Amino acid sequence: MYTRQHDTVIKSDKIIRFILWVLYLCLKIVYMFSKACEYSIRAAIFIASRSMDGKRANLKEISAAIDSPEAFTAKLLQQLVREGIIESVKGAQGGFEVQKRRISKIKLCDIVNAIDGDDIYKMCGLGLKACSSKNPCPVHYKFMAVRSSLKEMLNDVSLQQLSQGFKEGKTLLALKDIRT
Amino acid sequence: MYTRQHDTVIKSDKIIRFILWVLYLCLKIVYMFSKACEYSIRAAIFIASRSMDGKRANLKEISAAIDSPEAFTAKLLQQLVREGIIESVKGAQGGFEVQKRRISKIKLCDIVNAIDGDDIYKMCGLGLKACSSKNPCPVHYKFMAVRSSLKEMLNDVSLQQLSQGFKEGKTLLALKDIRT
DNA sequence: ATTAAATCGGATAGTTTTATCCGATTTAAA
DNA sequence: TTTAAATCGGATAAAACTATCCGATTTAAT
Repeated sequence: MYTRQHDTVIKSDKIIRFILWVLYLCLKIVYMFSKACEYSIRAAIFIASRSMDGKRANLKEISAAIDSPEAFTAKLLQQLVREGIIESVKGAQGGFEVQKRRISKIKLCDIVNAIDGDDIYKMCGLGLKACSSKNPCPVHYKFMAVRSSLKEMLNDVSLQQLSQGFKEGKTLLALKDIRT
Repeated sequence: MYTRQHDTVIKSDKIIRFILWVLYLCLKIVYMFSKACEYSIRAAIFIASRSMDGKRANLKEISAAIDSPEAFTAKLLQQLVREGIIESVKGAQGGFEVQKRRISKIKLCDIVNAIDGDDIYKMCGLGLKACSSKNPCPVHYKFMAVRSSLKEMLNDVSLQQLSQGFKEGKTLLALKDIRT
């Protein structure tokens, strides 16, 4: 019944929240994602991890798990649905899910693009065209290095990789005090 | 007199604006600086380049050169003054300047920290402490690479390096059409 | 001394981002 | 069929960021 399902969620909640938090900090370092984008990434990871167990996640579970405002998260999930990243099922026992076979195909950059748009990539091409070949600015190559590793990372990292972090959760949980 | 000084500014204005724009695009790629931070970086570069010629830059010149709103820029400059990045001289013939000997010592990260704060660095240490040694998350090393190259870049690049871009300005100017 | 050119700082307005509310619709289960 | 659990979407509120205004103060030059 619902209660049992609910208990399961609560049990893994702490682990999930901590891992998501660590991930969130890691992300924070390399790129100032918007709040919207942060929530979206965390939500997608949570949904994917549920989907890997063949379960749907509903709005309340999601925003509780990733510690985000419910109504705002709802909007973001709607957008992810519209962009085809996740799917929604209306009505009782409904919720959000990701098709299992797609979990490994969805990359971080897909989520970022869906929510924050792809301005970064557009500007990227333009900017480099101007300052790369003929007239590199003094720091051109350093910027190049940073940018390419960021792009590579966003393109490489899949939802599956991120969701898989849950499996090693227990060991990480020991460090939770740092958070507070 | 003032007119001659003004003419000089106008002459180098186009070059400066273009270089600043290219730089701005490069920066945009790796880190979403706030507008405040972008203006600050560009302003600092402009002021430094003037100081290298032993001249002060006043608010009007600065915001004209870097294409930023005057009043808003004034606030940012005040903050840079408070943080000790640049100095201000009140009254007629006053303006902003950077001590020559300091130009090479001021790094990009100093400006970023002064305006956007140093949350990135704080979180950095914390985040890595939690997810590096014992329990690396699946993407830990990729994040590490991105983060360290970004940090290195911000720490290495000095105002002097950026201001020096002006010397090669003429060749870069030819590409200006891309901007519009 | 007076005047004009500057920065300084407080108050305020505009815009975007973040967040909430609520009624409409859909759906599974009793 | 009715009810409760969900998502959906439009409207709106709150907060943060961006931008402007204006009077006060400082200073160089006349």
